Amino acid sequence: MLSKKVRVRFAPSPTGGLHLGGMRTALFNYLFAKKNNGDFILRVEDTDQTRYVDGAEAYIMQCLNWCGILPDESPEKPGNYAPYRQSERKEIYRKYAEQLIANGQAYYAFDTADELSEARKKDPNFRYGIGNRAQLRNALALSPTEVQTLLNTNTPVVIRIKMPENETISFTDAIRGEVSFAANLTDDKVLLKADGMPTYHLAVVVDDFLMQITHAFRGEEWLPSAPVHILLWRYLFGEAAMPQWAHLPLILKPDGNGKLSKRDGERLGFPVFAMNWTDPRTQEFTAGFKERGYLPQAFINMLALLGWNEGTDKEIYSLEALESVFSLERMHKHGAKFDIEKAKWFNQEWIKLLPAKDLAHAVKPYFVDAGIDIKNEDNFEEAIQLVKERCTLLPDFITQAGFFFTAPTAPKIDDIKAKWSNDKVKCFNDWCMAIHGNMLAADLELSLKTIAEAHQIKAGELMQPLRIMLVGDKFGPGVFDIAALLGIAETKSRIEKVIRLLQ
RNA sequence: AGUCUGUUCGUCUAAGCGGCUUAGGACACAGGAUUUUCAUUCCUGCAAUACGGGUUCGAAUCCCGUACAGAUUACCA
Repeated sequence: MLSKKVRVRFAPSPTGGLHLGGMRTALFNYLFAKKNNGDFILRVEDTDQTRYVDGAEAYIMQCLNWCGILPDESPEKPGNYAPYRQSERKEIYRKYAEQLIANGQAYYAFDTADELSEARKKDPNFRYGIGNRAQLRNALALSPTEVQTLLNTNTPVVIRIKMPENETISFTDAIRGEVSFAANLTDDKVLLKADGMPTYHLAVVVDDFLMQITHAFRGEEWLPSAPVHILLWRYLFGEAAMPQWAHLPLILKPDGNGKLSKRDGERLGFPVFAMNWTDPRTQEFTAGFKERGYLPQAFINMLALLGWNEGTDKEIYSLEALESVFSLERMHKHGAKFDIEKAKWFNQEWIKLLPAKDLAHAVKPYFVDAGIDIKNEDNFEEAIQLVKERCTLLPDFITQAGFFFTAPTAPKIDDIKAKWSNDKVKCFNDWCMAIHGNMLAADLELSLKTIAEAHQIKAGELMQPLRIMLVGDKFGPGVFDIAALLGIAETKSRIEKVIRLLQ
């Protein structure tokens, strides 16, 4: 028996930056598709012209790119179901809305936005539906001739779904199991707006059908409008053709309650978007994980384990590993609070895991931005290797390894001043004479220890000063490893400089 | 306010169908060891089945109620 090929879609609106939650939805879609040898489709839901933001679509693509979650079909890479932007599919939807009208499952409504917002102001619980639709300005309340006149005179009109009375609508969610709603408690949602664009409700259903989507993942916030979508499937294409729904748990604020928002990131000082985003209209800037120095591997790993778990103690997964073990059955039902500390931990783990060569590639741009010129790639990789265990975020490499490439401008000599002595000066002078280019870190260490002994100074007394000379501060890898990598000439020059400063 | 969904350490979570758990792991936090620096690493500690009723020989696991939390109630998605 031939089962239908799995097809899933990630369907963002190009209204701004891509939020953690959106990114995770994309990831789960992608993983599900890969696990089941299916297709992963990117569909741009740009039916709200007032909220459309220039550049947002390209930005979303960049985020997916960064994470290595590439769609099989997208606006830029159309498959057999083009176009992939809903604004370009505008003409498709009207036909279905009119079909619903012809079947008595939807109706024209002429109430203006002002009238409705007035009604909502008067009654906060106002809903456009079974209880009051006969009193409003629509085809259910007006006579056919009145309706025809309004239509003929180009009065602004929308098409609303007619929710049935006394009916329970239920469906099986892949994550939550059976969920049911009383139809008469759901509004008669607008399906086609006055500008001729469909609302989300009509567009998802029509496009999921036309694009042969088999599994539809979206955030839990969509659960309350599910009955509208179920009904549209029943009316238009039959529930048998409906994709398997899966409502993903939300990502919550770390403190307090509620969905994680862009504001929380600003408030608590961590990124919420995948990549940096500047709103072209307001110039408002929101930080992204990428630029803050997170590796895509870590970002994805962290996201995957927010609401999903294989059922073992394993926590570190590559994208490939996730592709083979991901399953909807292991999704959680409840929301998860976001924890930036855990995110940092994932990054640290991935830094330790990646070979220096890969890290060097990822870290290089930060050095360039900081104005540090890397001339020798081999040295750079070695430096990265030497310091990687002390870095959590990528910019940490600048503080941890920057001194390899630019001599410290203000070495902290105050820390060694008190115990500085002429004997120590002699030790360092002797050492500078003794060392040469063929010496490894161990040779350098032996050499200094021998000289210290000759001057009756404890070798330990020279370590801190040497560190300050080479690094400028009290941190970093073993001093002799540093000296070896810096090279003899540079090591000597830094020693001499500090000796002069201490005179 | 209505509707829907959820509820295991501070946080993320494990314990597929009730017994194999003194409820396990990770993050965080606190001690300690190692590192003649810092970080890493390694030990140790810490801390939870929301509450109340059932069902059962036995419940974190099943049922009911309560509480709490979240989502949603736009010609936004």
